[in-house]
Amino acid sequence: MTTIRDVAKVAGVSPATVSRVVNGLAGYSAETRRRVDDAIRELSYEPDTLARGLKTKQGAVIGVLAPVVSDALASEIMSGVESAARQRGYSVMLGRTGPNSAYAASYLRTFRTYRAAGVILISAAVTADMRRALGSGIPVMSVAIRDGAQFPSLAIDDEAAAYDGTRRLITLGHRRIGLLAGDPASTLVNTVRKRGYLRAMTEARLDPLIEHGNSLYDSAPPALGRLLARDAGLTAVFALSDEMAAAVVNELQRKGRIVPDEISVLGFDNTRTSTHVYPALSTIAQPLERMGQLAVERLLAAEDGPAGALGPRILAHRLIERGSTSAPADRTTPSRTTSTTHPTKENS
Amino acid sequence: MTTIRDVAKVAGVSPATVSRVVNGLAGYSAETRRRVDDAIRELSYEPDTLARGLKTKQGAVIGVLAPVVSDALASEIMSGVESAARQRGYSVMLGRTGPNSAYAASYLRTFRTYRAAGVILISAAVTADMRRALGSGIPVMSVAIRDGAQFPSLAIDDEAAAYDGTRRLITLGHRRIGLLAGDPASTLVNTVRKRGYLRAMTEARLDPLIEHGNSLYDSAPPALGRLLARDAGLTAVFALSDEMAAAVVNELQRKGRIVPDEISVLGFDNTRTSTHVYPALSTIAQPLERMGQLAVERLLAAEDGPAGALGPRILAHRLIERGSTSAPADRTTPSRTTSTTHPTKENS
DNA sequence: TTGTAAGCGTTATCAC
DNA sequence: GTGATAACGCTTACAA
Repeated sequence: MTTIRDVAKVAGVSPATVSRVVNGLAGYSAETRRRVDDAIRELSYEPDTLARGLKTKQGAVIGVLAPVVSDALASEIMSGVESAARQRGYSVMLGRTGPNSAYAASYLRTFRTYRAAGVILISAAVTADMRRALGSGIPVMSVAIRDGAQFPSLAIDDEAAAYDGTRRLITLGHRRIGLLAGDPASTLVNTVRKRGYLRAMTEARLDPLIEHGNSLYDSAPPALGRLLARDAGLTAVFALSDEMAAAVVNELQRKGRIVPDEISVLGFDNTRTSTHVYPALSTIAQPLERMGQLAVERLLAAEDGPAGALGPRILAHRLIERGSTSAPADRTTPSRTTSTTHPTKENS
Repeated sequence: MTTIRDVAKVAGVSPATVSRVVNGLAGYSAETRRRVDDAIRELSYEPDTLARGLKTKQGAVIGVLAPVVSDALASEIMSGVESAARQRGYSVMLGRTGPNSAYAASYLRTFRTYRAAGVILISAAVTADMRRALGSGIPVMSVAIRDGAQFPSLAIDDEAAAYDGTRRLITLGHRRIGLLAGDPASTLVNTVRKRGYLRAMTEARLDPLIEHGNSLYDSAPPALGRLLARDAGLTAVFALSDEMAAAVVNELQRKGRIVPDEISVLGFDNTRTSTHVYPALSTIAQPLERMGQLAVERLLAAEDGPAGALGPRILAHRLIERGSTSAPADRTTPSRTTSTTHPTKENS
């Protein structure tokens, strides 16, 4: 390993001067600078992050915690985190939250020992436990989750998004719209989205119909079965995750029902999964990659600025219509297959 | 931050003794041990990873580099890496390889400054450039890629796997089998798989038919179009990635062709994507999660043992038959829809 | 069984 | 402008 002393020796200066040059501080002549730069290149010197972090009490890692590492939603956010972090000279350290939050706290303690510059929690709220595990110097931020509470977060307005999705289905002419929600116990965000669905249905004087999965693919077919058992005449299913929506599309097809002609399916999140089925999913888009980038930007800004100044921040969602939704065919409302699709603005 | 000295003071011993207790070394009485443990708990002390790494010249991070962070294949391998690393007290640091290997080398240099215990390269070979960037003390290993070269790697036998997949299609009765390969320039592994396909086809005196995509979803429909343009009577398509295979299934459906009755589709990798389409993909399974775990195990073992002792290592692949493959329907060979499926052992 | 002290590679404070 | 020097928190000879 080549150290700062090696460079100093070759350049004929002191370690302190090399440090100044490396860190872009003032206090040396142009000539000195050139000699140091040359030496650095010659020895291909790279400052030791460990020693630096130890001395400055300021590490160069951003910790990221996700419930499941291989999840599409988390992956896309992490991708944004990675690019923004790298761009600013930080490295990202990855951890899995797992089932209980004790697990998360353990990771947080580890991040602290690295003197992490910040921590990003994907799809998980900041609990008191976690805050404690992290100590006081390190800013945390939740991404893709938010609730009434004032902890730092970055998310879309899930209530409004679910409302808009439901509204769109209603506007298309659907009246019997089933909701396929995630596990209410584990995913906080589902409760909020459910509220949005409920509000839209109530406003339109429509009967809500809800069944629960766990946000993952395999949980959807049985839940869809339950939905259909309760109302065989459903014309639309709103699934609160793309994975479940994809499963619904496939399961419907397996049952010989045409999507969207017989039943429309609306997803949520706009992960890669949404384009991996046929017909491709109409879905509510969250700017996942962007959220990851923004999270590190805000985290890093928080370090300099007032430490606790991070509140919740809402990003815009967007309804993307692909092939899995249309007007219901067997009604008096205009059918998409026969007419051009000008969304009819009728409410009941 | 509570340091080892704080603990020492509370426990009424020296920092050295605390260190011994923390690291499980011998040399203290049971009574001392108890007092130290109590103090540690009381202050919720956690050793500083930075200081420790600096002193011991042995960091606690495993670096992982993937071409694309949000890719399903990489995600599943990373998931295995994470669990194995965590279990052994290591943290994983994530990086994206990006287009050129200069990018990768830069990450490698960063890993070195963390005194990484090892580095895992997903879907990328170890180049001389990279070896150099990493210095000599840190073991590297490629996962899910291998070639004739003797660099350390962990992969299935891609040639044999592609051969087996092709064989299976032939055994089912297919004669006109198109191959949908990835970009030959960027993905080394594709060349090897292509060889396996070619060998099986040649042995069976069948005409090979190959078109190239780039392994991703969007590249598949046009490539499929080209395949079909060259032979409209194709009864099977072997795609060298699940994403492409999924796209083929969906595109075929869009064209009104029934999978597998009219055309069988075989995928590769057995990522989550393979179960996200209907019919679910038959595919060649790589033990992705397991590969990730094994990679860290071998890396960590390599540290202690002889440093360069890591050669290539081959893992078993497995053919998984789901719904996207069957015997061709419009031939004299037994149709799967009418008879029970005993794979007919006929060769041409 | 336990303590003292010397560094690991860096940055920051202070002199010159 | 530049160089000693003292930490940062830890481990590890070496002493006791």
